[in-house]
Amino acid sequence: MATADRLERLIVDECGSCCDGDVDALIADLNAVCDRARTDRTPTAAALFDALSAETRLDIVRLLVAAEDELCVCELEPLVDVSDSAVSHALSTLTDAGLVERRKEGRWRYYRPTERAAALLAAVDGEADGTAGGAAE
Amino acid sequence: MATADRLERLIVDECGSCCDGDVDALIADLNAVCDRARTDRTPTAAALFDALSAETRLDIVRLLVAAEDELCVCELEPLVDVSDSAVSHALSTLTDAGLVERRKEGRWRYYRPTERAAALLAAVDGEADGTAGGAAE
DNA sequence: TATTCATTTGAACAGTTGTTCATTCGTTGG
DNA sequence: CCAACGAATGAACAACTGTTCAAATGAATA
Repeated sequence: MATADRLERLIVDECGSCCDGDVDALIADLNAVCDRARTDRTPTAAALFDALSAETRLDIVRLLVAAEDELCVCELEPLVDVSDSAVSHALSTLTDAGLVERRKEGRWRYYRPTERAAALLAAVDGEADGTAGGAAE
Repeated sequence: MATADRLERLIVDECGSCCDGDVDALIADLNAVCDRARTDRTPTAAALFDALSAETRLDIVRLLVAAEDELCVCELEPLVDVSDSAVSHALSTLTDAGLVERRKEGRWRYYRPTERAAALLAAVDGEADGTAGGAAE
């Protein structure tokens, strides 16, 4: 396997030599790193990041966090630069991702952000606080 | 404008009536929300979320954080399920986003995560700590 | 029941993205 | 200089995504 050969040359470059078993030891180290890395959480986490990676959706989350009250589609629509259909699509995606919650009242639908959304927003803006409480599953 | 009409009906539904100026007041409130929302930070933040929205890239960041040492492409490649070219592309994207840093040494390139990457990972995993230090603009 | 309304949903389109393959770039050593 | 090597880069392709338009829901009202 080419991978092992390359790892062997890496060890030689780093340590000057490579004894029998050194490659296996490095591979064991790497597997230990992999175990600690919690890659099983990646699908869930990537879905959250993905939901926040579109500017329209991120703007909506920002607006919901900034408003200290729930907002409905018709209040959000004039604040972002897309059609109300696009706002609805965005809110649907955010709801599926667990970043906003919806309340129905008559013909109106009120949206508010979850704590997870606020925590991610704080993290990306570089704020070091921990408004996140003991959130989530 | 249809937007203002809808806002007027919203006020009527919420308060029972809508006096002259109420719509303008609501619009003013919404604009104030928009000001507080820091939407000017959205392009930067969305780029960060976007960089972490692909499973390969997120796995790589996890691995770099879990390793308490720098890793090179040849160490990462066996831990993720793509070609080393894809790993290199992913690292390039992450570097551009400011989520990993690169160190050159001979033929090898060593990568390590930035504090911002660690902070976002902690946030998405639901940890309420603040390893992020006083980072960033 | 029929109409109006706020919102949702589905289809369709252009634009974007993650991957692999092939090539190129720097570096090391003969 | 030449060959070998780790890594980066570009082209190409399939897969995906955000938007709008048009139509459908479900609730209020006449």
